[in-house]
Amino acid sequence: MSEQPHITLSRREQQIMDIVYQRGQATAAEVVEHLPDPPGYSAVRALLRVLEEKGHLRHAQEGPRYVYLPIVARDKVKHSALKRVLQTFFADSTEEAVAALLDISQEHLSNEELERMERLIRQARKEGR
Amino acid sequence: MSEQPHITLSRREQQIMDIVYQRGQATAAEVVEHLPDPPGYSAVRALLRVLEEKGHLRHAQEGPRYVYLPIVARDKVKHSALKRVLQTFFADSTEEAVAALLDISQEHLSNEELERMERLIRQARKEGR
DNA sequence: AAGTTAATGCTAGATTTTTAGCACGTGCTA
DNA sequence: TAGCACGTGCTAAAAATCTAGCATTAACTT
Repeated sequence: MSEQPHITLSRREQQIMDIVYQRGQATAAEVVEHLPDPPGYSAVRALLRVLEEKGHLRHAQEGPRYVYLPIVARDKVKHSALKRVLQTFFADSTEEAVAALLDISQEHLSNEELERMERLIRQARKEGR
Repeated sequence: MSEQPHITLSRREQQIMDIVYQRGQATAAEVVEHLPDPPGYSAVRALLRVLEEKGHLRHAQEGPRYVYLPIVARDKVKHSALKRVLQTFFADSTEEAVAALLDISQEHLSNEELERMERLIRQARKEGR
């Protein structure tokens, strides 16, 4: 039975994982920089060590410092993260979720991107039947 | 300066809020029932009380027991929840997020719902220009 | 080569979270 | 009416989180 990641992270741990996922990887200094209400440098390092112990992160030596990387790739977790939001806040209504997504990103949506999305849906409709 | 909800919830608090949002409202017993690794009944009640103090929940008397309700309605928070996932796991790519959504809900998507989504996007495209 | 800067490892303490237990009240039922 | 079932309030303690500080090592600079 190999050590698999806990699902339950503390507040800080959650915040740190978010940063790492968002950036793909991060050094201790970068984490401090992007953390809201940033605690001291040492505090962050301790948290990174814990996350590593728990099996959420690993580190690679990069020059003189460590770069932390997620154990489970972003592509593997994005589905479950989205699923959670869908369930919790959209009562499993894909339609509402899509509406909200469009609403959020309204401005920076190019015509091309919208067309591609339209195609995605049309394709899903074909497959569906 | 009125007491506004903290954004930073502890692990358990987060889990409880998820349950309440998902169900719209919940009694202590229901929360216990749906909590992963459920702690004792008293523990949950204490947490509910804390969440109430912090301004995240309120309760209404329903017969002999309390029913807890979120202070900020689901509709108000769903955007920021989605935004966070979009940023963290989809690098702000709406297209990828939509693709993932379709992927997740593939099976229970009716043709009608897909059509409505298509219309949503087409409309966004019109407005966009 | 010595000093400075910036990184890590480790440990211990403060704070917060999480939990259980006890006391009390209310309604139902035998 | 006495006893049970099921709810609440409150308090205290266990567990986990979060933080800072000190010692050490490695690279760069002068």
